[in-house]
Amino acid sequence: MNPEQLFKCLADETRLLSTLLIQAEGELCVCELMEALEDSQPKISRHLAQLRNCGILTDRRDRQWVYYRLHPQLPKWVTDILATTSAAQQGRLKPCLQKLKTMDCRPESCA
Amino acid sequence: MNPEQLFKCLADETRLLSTLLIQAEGELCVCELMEALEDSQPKISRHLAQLRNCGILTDRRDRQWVYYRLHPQLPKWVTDILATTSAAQQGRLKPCLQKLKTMDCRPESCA
DNA sequence: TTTGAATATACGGATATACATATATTCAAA
DNA sequence: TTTGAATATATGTATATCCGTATATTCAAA
Repeated sequence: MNPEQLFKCLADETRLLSTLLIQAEGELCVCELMEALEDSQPKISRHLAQLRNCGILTDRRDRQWVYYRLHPQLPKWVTDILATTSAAQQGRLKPCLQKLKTMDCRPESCA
Repeated sequence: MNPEQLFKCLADETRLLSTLLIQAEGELCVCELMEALEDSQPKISRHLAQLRNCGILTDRRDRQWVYYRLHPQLPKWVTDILATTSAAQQGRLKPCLQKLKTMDCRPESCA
């Protein structure tokens, strides 16, 4: 992973916010991100696939849900950049995280 | 300046290395970057213009040379990201800086 | 005021990217 | 074993990006 690759991934709003929300929450599935970002399922899924292919995220399937989390072996400079970016974007992240909290039925809590 | 804009700027090799070299050297003109990156004049100039338009760089003209430097009012999260990236890319920057040092005739030193 | 060096920009073509829509896949419950 | 929910992928289209080439601009020296 070189900086150009990382920055290309983070240069798109959907991918940036998905990454930062996942970083904040530890793990999120596609339907949670659809809710948090108010975006379509194919759009979210496509961008998550790209983040996984670049090595930024990994996924695991649990029943019918696929959970995405940060790749556990990210280099420190990558996690540092994510942390710095997250701190600078708290204002944009907060309402998204709020939407997660008020979701009718999140997979983990009501499956 | 939001992170998507910054990351889009840094997602291109020419713009990334130009920015990091300018950060390392304080100030560089187009012809120095042409030498350091072994790239054409229009290519360097075009990418520097984009970095200036995004607010990452500013320029000043001195005689026939135009010098670019980091914009003096960059937010801290931006300079933090540049510093982190630079530290992670020392291996790629070193040979470029070396080419600068061995340039026949750098504007500042032989005008 | 002409010439040349340094830089900027315009233009056209090739490639990449993002999106909406439609369809496929995977899984669990009925 | 059919159905529906969650997710993934394929396809076509529109737009953005990047590059090389050519040309314009700016400045200083002759």
